[in-house]
Amino acid sequence: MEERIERIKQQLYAHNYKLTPQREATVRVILENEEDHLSAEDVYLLLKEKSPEIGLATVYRTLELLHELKVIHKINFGDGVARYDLNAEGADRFHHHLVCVQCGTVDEILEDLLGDVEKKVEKTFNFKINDHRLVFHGICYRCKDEE
Amino acid sequence: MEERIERIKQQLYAHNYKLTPQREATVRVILENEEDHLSAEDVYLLLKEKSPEIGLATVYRTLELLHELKVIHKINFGDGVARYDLNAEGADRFHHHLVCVQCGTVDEILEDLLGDVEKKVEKTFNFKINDHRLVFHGICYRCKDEE
DNA sequence: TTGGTTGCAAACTGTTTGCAGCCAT
DNA sequence: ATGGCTGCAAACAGTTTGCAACCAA
Repeated sequence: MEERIERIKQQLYAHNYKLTPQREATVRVILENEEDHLSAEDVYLLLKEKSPEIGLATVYRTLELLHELKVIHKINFGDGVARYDLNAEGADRFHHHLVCVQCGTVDEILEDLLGDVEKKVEKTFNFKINDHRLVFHGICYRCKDEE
Repeated sequence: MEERIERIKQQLYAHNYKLTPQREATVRVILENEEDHLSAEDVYLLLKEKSPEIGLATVYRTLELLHELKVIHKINFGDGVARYDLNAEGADRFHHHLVCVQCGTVDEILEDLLGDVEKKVEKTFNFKINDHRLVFHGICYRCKDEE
């Protein structure tokens, strides 16, 4: 936890940004809810519990900043709300997601399944891939078992 | 063209909806711009050229309707705007996209590259896949060749 | 004459921006 | 005292909704 914050602090400083108390609080909320897919509003509400004076605009600005520095990824599951997701440290590709159309749960696939597919795409389409977004829609194991 | 409209008409009728002049005009705009990824606003502006009296709300309602009937797919490339895309007739999976981070062009991959990956995911995660979204971000062949 | 459909305007939601004040350097 | 950062409120963009009018069955 503390080491991860320290590392993010370095990334900020490397780009002449500071780790202000508001930014640190935001980062902590994201780290503490790593398995969730929080929207800016979600982060804001969680933050308010401990730092009631923080403004929503600051949250948006911080998330945008962290996104620019590639500390977090921005993803949209189709409900019109931007969500933010930490990627594994050192991973050069974003992980995949399983969205259950029944209960709405979003699970993660941390293993990269697209290595071969990307090779084929780069070759066939002469396209240099930087990153990808892969989301599966379907029925999760919980909902399946319930039936 | 006409056969495709006829088929969409059937799908509407099958669900007790009508193919009104506004709906037909909307469908035509989408068919005529099949290779593009139009937003509701884009469709609206194209429609206005030939049917100036149409309302934006009707366009939204029609697109939503076509989306429900799975005639068109809704996709968001990260700019916060919903875009609509026809899928190949008979295809049970949505096609893939290549988004150029330099010029913004969106190209399509019509071939389904995820057959094996899906099998693996269904087995490993006990997840019944209905559909997927796969987008690659990178540099397109046009921008690469320009350098 | 009933119920689906439409156009308009207003409402709503998520996000961005202008600005005055604040704080660390 | 300079420049980055913040909170607030207002602005903004995309989308949805309420409603009266319309029109085909």
